[in-house]
Amino acid sequence: MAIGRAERQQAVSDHKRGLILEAAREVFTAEGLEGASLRAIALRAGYTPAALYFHFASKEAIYAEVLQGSLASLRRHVDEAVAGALGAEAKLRAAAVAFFHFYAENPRDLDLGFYLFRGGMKPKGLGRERDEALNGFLEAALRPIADAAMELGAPRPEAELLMVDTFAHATGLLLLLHTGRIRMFGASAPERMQAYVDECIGRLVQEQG
Amino acid sequence: MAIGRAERQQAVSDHKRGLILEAAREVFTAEGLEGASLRAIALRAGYTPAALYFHFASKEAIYAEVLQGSLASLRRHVDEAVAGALGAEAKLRAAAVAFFHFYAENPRDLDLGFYLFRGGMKPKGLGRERDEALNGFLEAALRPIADAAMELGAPRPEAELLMVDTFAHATGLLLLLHTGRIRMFGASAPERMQAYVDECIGRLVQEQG
Amino acid sequence: MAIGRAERQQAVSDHKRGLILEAAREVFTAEGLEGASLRAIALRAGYTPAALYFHFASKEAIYAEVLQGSLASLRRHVDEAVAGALGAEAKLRAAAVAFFHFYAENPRDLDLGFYLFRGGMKPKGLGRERDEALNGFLEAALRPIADAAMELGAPRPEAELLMVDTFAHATGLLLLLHTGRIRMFGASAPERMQAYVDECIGRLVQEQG
Amino acid sequence: MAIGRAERQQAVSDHKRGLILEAAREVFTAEGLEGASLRAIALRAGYTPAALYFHFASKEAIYAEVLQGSLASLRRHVDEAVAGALGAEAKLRAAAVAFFHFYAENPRDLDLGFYLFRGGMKPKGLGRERDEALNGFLEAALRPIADAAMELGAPRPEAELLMVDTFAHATGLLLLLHTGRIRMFGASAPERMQAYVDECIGRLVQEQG
DNA sequence: TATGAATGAGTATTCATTCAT
DNA sequence: TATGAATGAATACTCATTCAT
Repeated sequence: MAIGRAERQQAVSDHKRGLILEAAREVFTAEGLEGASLRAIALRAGYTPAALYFHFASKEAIYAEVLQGSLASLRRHVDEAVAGALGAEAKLRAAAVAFFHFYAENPRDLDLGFYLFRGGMKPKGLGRERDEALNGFLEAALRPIADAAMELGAPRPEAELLMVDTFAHATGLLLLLHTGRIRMFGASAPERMQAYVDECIGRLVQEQG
Repeated sequence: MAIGRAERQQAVSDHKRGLILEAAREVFTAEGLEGASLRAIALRAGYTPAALYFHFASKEAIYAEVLQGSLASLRRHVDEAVAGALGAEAKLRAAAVAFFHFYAENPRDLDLGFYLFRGGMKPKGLGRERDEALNGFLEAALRPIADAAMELGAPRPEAELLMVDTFAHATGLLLLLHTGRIRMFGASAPERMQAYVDECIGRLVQEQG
Repeated sequence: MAIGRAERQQAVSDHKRGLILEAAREVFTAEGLEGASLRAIALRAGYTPAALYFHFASKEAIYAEVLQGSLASLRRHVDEAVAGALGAEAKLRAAAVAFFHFYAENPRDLDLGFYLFRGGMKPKGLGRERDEALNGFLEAALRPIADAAMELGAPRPEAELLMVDTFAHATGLLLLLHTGRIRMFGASAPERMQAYVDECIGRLVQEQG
Repeated sequence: MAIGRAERQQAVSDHKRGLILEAAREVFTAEGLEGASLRAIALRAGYTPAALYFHFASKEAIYAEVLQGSLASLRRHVDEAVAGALGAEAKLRAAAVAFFHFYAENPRDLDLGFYLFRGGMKPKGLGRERDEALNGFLEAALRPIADAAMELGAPRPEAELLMVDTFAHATGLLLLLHTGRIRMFGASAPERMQAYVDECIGRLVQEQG
């Protein structure tokens, strides 16, 4: 079945966008967020800086799309972990640990998230629409935690709080991990995460049992 | 009693330093850490950029002093809270909540701390000496938590882990708070902090009792 | 015959480069080498400083090209003089005098060369490649002296020493000339150069004869 | 015999000037001419930059005095060499070689001389008076060459030209030496200087003999 | 005589962005 | 769609010098 010219052009255009985003990811990973200039991204993508403006409105827009990809990856990572787990307890554990693990292994993705959700961004942030989309991705990545908690018998509000708490705890540990602060106290981030999850599950089971 | 010329000059000099640091704080607050330029700080302080170099060796030195002041405030805040609490349990609660509260009320101080602890700084940070001093301040602000836990009967290693966990949890919640993420989930950061501390204390008491 | 777009663009680009280099020459001439700032060059060329970075990688790169042009001129000057001379003796005389004459007439070109050959340049100079190229130009400009000496019967090693000696003598005289020191002693630089060359030729002829 | 207050003050002042000049020399030697800032000189001398302005009118004035000292050293060096030589021929040789040797061993002194006698200096140079003084020193350092030539029988005008020629030749060789250019041609500066002097003496002796 | 404080002009280079082609 | 060229604002920092004290 033949495709029209418009579709073909669209496909080509999408492909190019993808290549630029990939280049951006690489630059972020290699140089960190501060060191990632538009120029560097363009160069790595085989373009002139000016050319990127045909594909993205601004440097910040590129950041935003890279973040979107990052969050999509996170979500996939969590979903796969949950899918491979048997039983509600295992699922909760898997989801929480997968979330932690993703950022523990990919420090730059953590940077990305911080930078964008903070004031790092231009005046008005990313625009409402994109902001909501990003929030959706993030929530979707965390949702399995609440789901599993409900499966374990927690009422919805409590399950959601547990989700938020786990998010917070993981985030805090990740920060301590990536800044070397946790080493300073002689602790291990993954162990602390495990312990926290055990705590939560123990509490849940006890409450419901 | 009259004071000598040297003392007076020293006092004047210190005062000016203080004004510059205050200006720096303001600029950091207004523009964010990345956007804070020496020029901006100088301008706000009513100086030429070059003039700052008489009072501080570099931009990083200014930052270091501002951060040091912030951490000193934090520590004071925690110490005062602990001093006003009766009983080990109350002390633990007071210390943890005071830590959280300080940064909840002063979001920019959180920024200040992050920036140092991330790679934002020049290769080797601010120099070993200052770095260690800053770490010392931070640890001192957290230490009361471990102390109280030990008073409640926890062995030292466990007490230190509790301190780290509390630090992480508070940090995570603060991040969620300041990035608006916690609102998105319909939760309240102070409440979650309270709940976490209750949890910890409950566990401790049960274990020891 | 029509020329392509690419060629035309290249030609335009080359022309602009040339204008910038010309401006740079002028600034070097007017302000001296030390005082020549990128800003000044850009201004004289009718550009913003940043614009120069599109055409040249750095200030040193500009300097390198200006110097290269200078040495190329020198070489051309010498070659033409030699080409117009009949007989080995005349050639030697022509080459030596042309070398001297070029720098006597273009004092700033002498500056240009000195600056490179002193420590004025960044640690490693202009990069090995360019450095060798420049040395090549210089040697090529002096080579005709040795060649002529050999034609007059001098063995190669002796001819090369004569070349070096002539280079040194000319350089010394030029320095005295441009610093006004020679006037102080009531002598004339061109005359001294002539006399030196006569001396050399006399010696050579006597030896071989 | 008691000295007056004025004399004592003068002596103290002179001593301080001397210390500053010594510091300046050291900085020049260590950092080169470009790297020698007033600040650096003041620091090494144990003063504040501002303090130097009580002893010298400007940075350039310091340069000038250091140069004066350098030329005085040169003269002393040459005089001593000549004083130790027996016979006119030996004296000529000694004077020429001593001149060369002084600058071969003290490259920074050569820098100093160049910088000051060129346009490196502020608009109007050093002022007539100082300029003449410096010229006097230089001439005095070279004079023994002419004197010896006259002792060998050369008429004064010829002797003076020989002095100038030797000055030029030495200067040229020194430049080639300190810029590494002479190595590029596989020659040795001291050897070439010796050869040049031999040449001159040979010629003189032959003419007069 | 000396200092501490301050200035204003200066440095090369980088950045995201724009626009004619 | 892409480029080459250009901009203007920004960066931290250094310099010689001045001046009140």
